[in-house]
Amino acid sequence: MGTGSAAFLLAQVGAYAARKFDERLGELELTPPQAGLLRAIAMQPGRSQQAIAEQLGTAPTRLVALVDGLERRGAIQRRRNPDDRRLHALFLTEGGQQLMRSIGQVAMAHGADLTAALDDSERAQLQRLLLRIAEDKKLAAGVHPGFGSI
Amino acid sequence: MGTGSAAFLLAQVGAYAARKFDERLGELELTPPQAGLLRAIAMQPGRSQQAIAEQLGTAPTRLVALVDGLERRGAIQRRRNPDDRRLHALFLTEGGQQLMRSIGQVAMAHGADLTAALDDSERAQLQRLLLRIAEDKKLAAGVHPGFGSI
DNA sequence: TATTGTTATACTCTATAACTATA
DNA sequence: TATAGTTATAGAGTATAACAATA
Repeated sequence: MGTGSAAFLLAQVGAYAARKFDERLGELELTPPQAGLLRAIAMQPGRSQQAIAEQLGTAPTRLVALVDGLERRGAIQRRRNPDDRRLHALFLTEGGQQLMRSIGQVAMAHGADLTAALDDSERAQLQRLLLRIAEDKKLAAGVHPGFGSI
Repeated sequence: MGTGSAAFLLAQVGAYAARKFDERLGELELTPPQAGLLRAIAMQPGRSQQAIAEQLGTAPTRLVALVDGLERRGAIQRRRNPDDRRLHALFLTEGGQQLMRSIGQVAMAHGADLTAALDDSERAQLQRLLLRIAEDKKLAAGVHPGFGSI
């Protein structure tokens, strides 16, 4: 296996990054899937639950409970499309946008802590190399692995 | 959040690496926790289930079913310590050692595929940077995140 | 009484399949 | 009949607590 191979380290450090980010999200009383959903809505508001489920690579049924929770909390809204009343378009509320800003701050602090051992040029280099892999593997830009199937 | 921040990309690419490795382990009919346990035993045979659970950062109860499965399969053995018959020392069998070699091959192919977009010097650079982070964060060397708590 | 491992129980998360309402 | 979303059911995985054997 090679204790320190790049792939092994990637899985190891990546899991650590995800876990720590999860912990920090906990301070906002959010789970990674919730944050991923908020982010997906923020990227392109007004889409149906199906469209978002497809982007996130998950089954539409899984969104229901997530949407319920975030709606109860006042972070997002379902709005029925008057032209086709089967569709629920999803939007962030004011509070939801504020929440996204908080997530952004948390992510920033997380990123700084995670790469604290690197200087600026090393951090940029790491980012470049990871981006090359992400593009090669066609990982959807901006879709955090809070959803299992990426 | 910064769509392409180093931390975000790390979680994203790391999750992809873990998932792909999981798929490849499937060819050997192994799960990530099983592979992690085999590896832990291979690193230092003869330890008790408790000692291994502690290294893996998991509850000892979780090992029971894993050890059962791998023992039924003939990959590992429980041996009672005659001096303290409460302890079950764990060892790899011949077949278990062969299985570890297969895992090594699978991991090698996995690593080559994952970093296919990089040349040798870039791969080495990535490895160096990740290792710096792993050391900074005191991630246990050689413990794959098949176990949630790393 | 303390410790190792096991068993039993419950809980979380997710996937799958039926159902409803709209079209 | 087909589609969007919901609800119901079941399954995997894991954590917690009670238990038995040994010290």
